[in-house]
Amino acid sequence: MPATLATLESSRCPITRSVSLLGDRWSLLIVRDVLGGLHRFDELASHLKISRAVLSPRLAGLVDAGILERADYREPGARRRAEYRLTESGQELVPILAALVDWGRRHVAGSAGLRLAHTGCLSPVHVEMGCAAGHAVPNAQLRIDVPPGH
Amino acid sequence: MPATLATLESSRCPITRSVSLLGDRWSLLIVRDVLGGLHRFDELASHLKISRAVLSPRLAGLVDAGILERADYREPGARRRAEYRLTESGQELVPILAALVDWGRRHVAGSAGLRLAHTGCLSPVHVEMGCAAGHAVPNAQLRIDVPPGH
DNA sequence: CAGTATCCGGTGCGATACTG
DNA sequence: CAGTATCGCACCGGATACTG
Repeated sequence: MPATLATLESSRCPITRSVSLLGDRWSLLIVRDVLGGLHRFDELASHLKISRAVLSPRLAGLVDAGILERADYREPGARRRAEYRLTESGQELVPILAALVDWGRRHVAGSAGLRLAHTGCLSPVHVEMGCAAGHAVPNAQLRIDVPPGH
Repeated sequence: MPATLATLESSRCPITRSVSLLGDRWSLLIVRDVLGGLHRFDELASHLKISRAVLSPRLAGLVDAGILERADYREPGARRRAEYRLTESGQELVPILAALVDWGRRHVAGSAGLRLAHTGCLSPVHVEMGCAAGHAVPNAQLRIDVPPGH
């Protein structure tokens, strides 16, 4: 039998924590677009077709969570610009996006409209699980395991 | 035209599609608990500390999305029970959960309370990205092409 | 360009109570 | 055990208008 009740109970569960930060309708889409090269407020608003009144607090939340960072840029002679960039923590969301892409392409009809590629060779990218002993881990061989001590 | 839920669901971006199915505060936690061995309505309600009036439509949505399946069974002499199990499609959400665990453990304070292990050797599990040419793909070497309008 | 302010309707969610 | 019914509030998110 897999994990026990007491196991899953903990609010220190990293899934709970991650979902509470990222589990809404916009955050991961914003990350996707920033990763895809959109860095400015109005670019994001118009590409996502999201109201600016909604985008603003979303960006603030992601900055607050340490996923994005905001920088004002002023090129000589030009006006001020604000830029949103992924922090290192934000950059490490990439496997989550890749896993969502993998799943969506396989299990949701009509979702073939986005490609992930390796910058080195332009081949398509997929996600795998592996264990510390070097084995590939298929979905059915994963178990939720809780260290002793709650 | 602004984005409604309907237009999000008709998007061809697999991230958008996946997020529109899974991107709320409960769905992935329900999947985690079912994966962890909880299969009955009241078990899930009390463990997740979610109102039954909220759980009920959530489960229906996951069943509708083909992620869970519901089965009534009646052991001889016992009363009826309803069980929720992961479909094959639901099983394949595992890499998404694993990626969320990886990220949460590294970037969200106080989220060390859950671990993933390989059933074969009990070693910790992590996610990796690979390309079709067989290369390991680090986060910085992923290129994402976001088509306009999605 | 990068936001805020205001209004307002829809929905998420908890609490409580009731049903088969 | 497995739900449904109802209430009420908080928050999400769209439209529009305004600011530096």
